[in-house]
Amino acid sequence: MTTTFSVLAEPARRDILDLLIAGPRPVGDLVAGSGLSQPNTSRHLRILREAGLVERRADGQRRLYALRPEGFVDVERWLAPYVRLWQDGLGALERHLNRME
Amino acid sequence: MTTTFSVLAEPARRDILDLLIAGPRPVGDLVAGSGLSQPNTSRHLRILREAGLVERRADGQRRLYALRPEGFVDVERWLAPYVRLWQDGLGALERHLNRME
DNA sequence: CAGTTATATATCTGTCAACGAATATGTCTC
DNA sequence: GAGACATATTCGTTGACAGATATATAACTG
Repeated sequence: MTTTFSVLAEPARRDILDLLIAGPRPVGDLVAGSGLSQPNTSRHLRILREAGLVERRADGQRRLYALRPEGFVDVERWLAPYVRLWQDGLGALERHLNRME
Repeated sequence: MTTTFSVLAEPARRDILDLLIAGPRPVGDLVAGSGLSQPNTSRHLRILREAGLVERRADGQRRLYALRPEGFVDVERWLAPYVRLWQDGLGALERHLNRME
C-alpha cells in the first residue's frame, strides 16, 4: 500500500515539494531545480499527484504544478498527538521564555 | 540515508508508536499488540530507537519502551509550512464555523 | 500544415534495500 | 534454570529507484 508517508519518504519528492512552496511552477523549473531528469521528474510528479499532494493545471503548452495543502492534513493529524506530547513536555518552559524575547 | 520520514514510512512502526501513545510498554505488550514476531518487533524497535523516536529503559528483566517526542520535531518542522498553507486557505472559514458550534 | 517545445508515459536494465519468516544464540534477571 | 529480550543469520520475495531511450500528446509558431 502506498501511503502519504511512503510518498514523502523519498528525498527527491520532498525537494520538489520544497520548490513548490514558493508558488506554482512549470515542470521545466522543477527539472532544473531538482537536478532530476525530465522523465524522472514527471514520474515523481505523478506519484505526488496521485497522493493528493500536488495538483496540475495547463498553462499554454506547459503544465503548472502547485501544492495541494489538504493532502498534508492526514499526516499532520497523525503527527499531532506526538507533537502534543512534546509541547506538554520539558520544552514548554523554554519555548515560553523564547516567546518573551 | 535513513531519515525520520523513511522510518515512519513503515506501517508496522507507526503501529508500534501508536501503541506507545498510551504510555511506556514492555516489548511483550508490543509483540502482542502489533502481531509481529518477537525478533521482528525488536528489530523495528531498534530502528525507531536509532531514529530517536523511542527510548528504552530497563525494568527488572524487561525493557520498557517509551515515546521520545523530540524525535518528531523535525518532521513537524518540515511539515509546518504546508500545514500553514492549508490553515491560510479556504478551510479557514469552515474551521472557524466549527469552532463556534 | 510542418516543425518545435513542453511534458507524459512506457520500457528495459541493473541495482539495492527492506521486509517477513524462521531459527539460533546470547544476555540479563528472577 | 526459566522468562524476557536482543541480536544475528539465512532465505526468498518484493518493490523502488536511476538511467537511458523511445515514443506519444498537446500546444504554440511560422
